[in-house]
Amino acid sequence: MEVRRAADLLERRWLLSILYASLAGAERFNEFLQALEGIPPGTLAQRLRQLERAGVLERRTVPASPPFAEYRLTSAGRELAPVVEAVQRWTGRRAAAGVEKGPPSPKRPSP
Amino acid sequence: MEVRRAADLLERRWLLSILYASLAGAERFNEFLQALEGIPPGTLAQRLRQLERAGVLERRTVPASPPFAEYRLTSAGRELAPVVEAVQRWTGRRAAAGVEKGPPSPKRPSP
DNA sequence: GGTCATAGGTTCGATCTCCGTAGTTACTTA
DNA sequence: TAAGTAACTACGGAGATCGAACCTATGACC
Repeated sequence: MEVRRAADLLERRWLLSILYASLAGAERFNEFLQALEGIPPGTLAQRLRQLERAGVLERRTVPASPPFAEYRLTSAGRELAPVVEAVQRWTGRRAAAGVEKGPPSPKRPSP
Repeated sequence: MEVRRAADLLERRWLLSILYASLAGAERFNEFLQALEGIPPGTLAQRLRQLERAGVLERRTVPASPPFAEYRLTSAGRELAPVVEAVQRWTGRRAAAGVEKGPPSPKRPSP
């Protein structure tokens, strides 16, 4: 069951959104912070570090004034695009099918 | 950013493995328990309920002796197959590329 | 020299989630 | 009566995530 090797990385809050934002062009800490409305900065910092350690993102400091950090996808990171796209297609199809929030409570009879 | 609609469901521990097991044919509580070596039963029960509420799995009690429960993918659930497969392909490619556990610590110079 | 603004974080306590182990209920078979 | 099977639930503790505030460094402005 090979998916389990990805669990520690992917099964974490905000991770899909971070990948999506990154694939969509976000590169700087504050860009992620805005794109992911609501993420606590501590969590974002932790995720970016985890993705960096996993070889998905690459961090570099740009020596401008003031200097800033840039997070870019590595080739391994870009290979995650199909995952994100598959999730997008799924949610897209569900939204189209009218599943918004509360699914009509699939009653389960008590034994 | 449509992926966020899937976050509450997918960004949870064991979820990818549960989907994988289900796509691979697991149907009963104890089958999942064995396929997902190490999952606490409480967590499994919670996930199965979440997936049921999300309309991904369908639970029915089979009136045998003793009666047992059966969890099967709905059509919406089967449409998650591309997600699981994309993750599988990614981990497969990484394993082939030799990324096993500890990536060689991408040194980050202190400012 | 003092104050702002910008960028990229860190720190802290509270809360939520997850873990490991044990126990429960209902039925059946020996 | 005892043991087995199936599907869970209960519980205390560990770990992950949260919101809000704070910190450091640089340069621009006054």
